[in-house]
Amino acid sequence: MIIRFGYVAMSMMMEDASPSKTVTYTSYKKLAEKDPEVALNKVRRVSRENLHNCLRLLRHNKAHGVKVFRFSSKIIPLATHPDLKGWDYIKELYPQLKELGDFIKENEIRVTFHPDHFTVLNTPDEEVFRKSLIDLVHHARIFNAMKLDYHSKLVIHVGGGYKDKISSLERFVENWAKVPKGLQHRITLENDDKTYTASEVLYLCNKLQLPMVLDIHHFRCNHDEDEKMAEIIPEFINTWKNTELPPKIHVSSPKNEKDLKSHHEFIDPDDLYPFLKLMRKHNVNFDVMVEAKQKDKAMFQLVKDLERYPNIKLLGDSVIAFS
DNA sequence: ACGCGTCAAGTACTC
DNA sequence: GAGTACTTGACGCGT
Repeated sequence: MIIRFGYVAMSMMMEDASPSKTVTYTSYKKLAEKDPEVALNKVRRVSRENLHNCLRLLRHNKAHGVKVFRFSSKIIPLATHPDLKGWDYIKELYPQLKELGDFIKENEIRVTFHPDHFTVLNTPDEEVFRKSLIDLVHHARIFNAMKLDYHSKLVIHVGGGYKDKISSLERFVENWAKVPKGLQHRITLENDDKTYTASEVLYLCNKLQLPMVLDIHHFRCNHDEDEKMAEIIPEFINTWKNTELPPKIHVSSPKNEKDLKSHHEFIDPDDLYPFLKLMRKHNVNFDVMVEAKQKDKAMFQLVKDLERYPNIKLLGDSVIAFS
């Protein structure tokens, strides 16, 4: 069983390599009042810097054999803001996006986006739904410009509970029909830490034929009494069977005893190892996205720590074999 | 150079 | 209905 590890968006090992520098709307507006072109030029400059830093991060990944990576959703500041409508950032930034895509394909890196919590497909509010689609299209267009196919996914949550999870799950199904096909093929659903459990996400994934990202930390924070990880696993694996992609999980450790939901700096290997043992029964390769404040440092540390555990062999800085 | 309040977006919760 | 917390890296103003 081969397990590959990845990290989220930025490196704690590289200096001045942020891929998520931004221009606040407030400061954009202030500049735009004087000269709209100056304001947009600032957004352009920051975007180019972010993309450049993404390439540096990918090279860093290559040097360490990292095959799993999540892009920051903030690489192009204010991209979907109404005031910047008409700015064709895809066209302008195409050379850089293409270069990133080429690098990703050349080195066979699995990349994702995780659009943030303003993207809510099960909302009853048409306007919120409309804006959610705009945000998803934005992310998908970046992958399209990179010439990355449906193997590059957008990971999202189900959305709000609205005091009635049953009908809100059904509203997800109804709204799903209004999501363009080109987007549908990009989307995977993840269980969250306070509303939708792994079983509920599985219900949607099975019904709509989408792959599921299993967050084992969220599972711990938020699961029903009768929900057992051992029973979730085969179903979760099954959602990936037609995708040609290894199943993917997210792992993190709680910040402290009082604050279980927030992420710790590093990962306690004991938060992952029992899961690895459960996965062994199914003998399937899979990917692990490490979600920790120390990002890549935490990921490399976790891999090193796992070496001391039984049946684990390191195949690199970020890949292990478990027998 | 440093610290601290603030940030476009949604939802949940309190009062 | 209004206000605040959630979560997060980074902005940006004041010192």
